[in-house]
Amino acid sequence: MEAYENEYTQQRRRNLADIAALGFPPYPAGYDRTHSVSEIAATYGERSAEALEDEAVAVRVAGRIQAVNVMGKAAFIRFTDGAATLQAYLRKNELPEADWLLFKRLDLGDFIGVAGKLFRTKTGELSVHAEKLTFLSKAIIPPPDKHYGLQDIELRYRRRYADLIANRDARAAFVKRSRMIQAIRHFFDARGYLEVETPMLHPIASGATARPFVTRHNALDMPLYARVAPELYLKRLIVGGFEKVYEINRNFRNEGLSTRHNPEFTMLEFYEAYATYEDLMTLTEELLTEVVARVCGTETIPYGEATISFARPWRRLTMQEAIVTYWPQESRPTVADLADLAGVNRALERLALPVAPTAGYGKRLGELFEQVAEPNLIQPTFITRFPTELSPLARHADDDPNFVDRFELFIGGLECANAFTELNDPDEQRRRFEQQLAERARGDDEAMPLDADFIRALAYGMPPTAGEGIGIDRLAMVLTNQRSIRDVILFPHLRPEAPEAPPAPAAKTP
RNA sequence: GGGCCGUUAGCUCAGUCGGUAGAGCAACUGGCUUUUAACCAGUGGGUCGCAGGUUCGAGUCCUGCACGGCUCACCA
Repeated sequence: MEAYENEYTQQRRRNLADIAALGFPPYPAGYDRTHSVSEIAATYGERSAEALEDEAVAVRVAGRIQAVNVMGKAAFIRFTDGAATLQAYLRKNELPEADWLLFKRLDLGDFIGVAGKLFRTKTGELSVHAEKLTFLSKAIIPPPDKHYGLQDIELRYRRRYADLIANRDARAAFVKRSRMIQAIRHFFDARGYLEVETPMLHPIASGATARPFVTRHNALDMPLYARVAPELYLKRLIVGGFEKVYEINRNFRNEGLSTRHNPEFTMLEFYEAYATYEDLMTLTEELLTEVVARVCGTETIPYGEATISFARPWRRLTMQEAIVTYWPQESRPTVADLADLAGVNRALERLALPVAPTAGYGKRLGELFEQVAEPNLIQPTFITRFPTELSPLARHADDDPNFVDRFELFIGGLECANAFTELNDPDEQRRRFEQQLAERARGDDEAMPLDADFIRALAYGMPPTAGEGIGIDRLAMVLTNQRSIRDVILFPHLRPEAPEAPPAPAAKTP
């Protein structure tokens, strides 16, 4: 017996057996609908009672039963297609006898088909006057509470199906996420970008500084890594002559979970030949204002306690300016103070922030930025002028090789995008990889491995290019006003459920 | 991995000072032919996350474990 069996499931199984005994197939194939519930609501939702009576609209519609009101020899059944609801009105003396008996054996959560004519009740609600009921499927397990939904956060993630049945908000967030991705595709397609798919299994886990998931290819007898980033493959395509490409797909990083991190997450990456990171700031403003307008219908959206405005232009700060701006206490440093290692160390000391002794100027500046500024970047803000040490794939700034032409976009305190003018000098790229290898040798397991074929690709010649990655999940968090990434990922990663206790020795299965 | 918090009926939640386990919804029985979280009357339903300990007595106190949430660390 299944672990979920109890008095409720047993009662429902008896009802199912009774339904079959009445001659209704217990799990029939298909149902010939004339409309979905949503289509009926959209088409006839405003139609007057008189108009409905004149038209005598006959429909066949199906859905999951949400609520039942029985009044002796008449009843209302509220059912849903997931998006909209409709009620059926039943009278015992107007239905085939078997259909009324079927009705008596229905449970909340079951699927039914209803054939009848649309009308309005005396309280004005659009309804189907049922002439024929069809049994479509049984819910053996009762649905969550019909008023309070499914509140248990663990069950909402583990049994997303139950969450989606019970909680309209959950469903709405995922619909919004889907529309967001649709709007992104529309934006890039309209600009002549080519959507591509690059490998998810990589022989080398490069393109981002992150610990990979490792697997094994049996036939080739070699390790493979679930990709941490598609970057190096997409740039190979720029070398190959596609001038504008984008990919929306999963990345995998073998790191901690949090409200902002899931081991697999969805990334949009796009690359455009002849563009610079500054062009991409403009493009990102255009992209997100268009997406927000299409998905939310406004330029301003709520996020937690804040209200986020996507009105352009968005603020732009260098990393150093952001640290100065959000310095939390007395003795605020100046941008000039943060120009060298000694100044950054003084700032770290003032805030009593610990850093790894091996960290150089760039990592220390980045740490300072993360602690001081990042949580405060609620309105869309571009942070520019990243240290080269943190950016092994980005082109150095023309005025200072210690910095690169890079920005990150923060919204709601979340890092939502990362972009730079690409390093396309193969010799410089090799030196950058070798620096990373040296850091790895010093014990930094976050350093990025060298990809020799990628360097060879650059040697074939890559045009000046800029590229960007946008975290789809985090963007979905902002647009749906969710504070946890698990609320915008349908099946977020959780530990496995504890195995069920073994059955009692006396219990015999027939 | 650390800290704090949580786990009670199918679901949502109470449970006081350690003294017989509660409610609403759901379910079951009966009534009701236009209800709106329908209503009326009645009934059944518990491994209080798991395992120990303290105690005459543990849902309640203590310890360990599991799972989850928040957070820190790690990490974009």
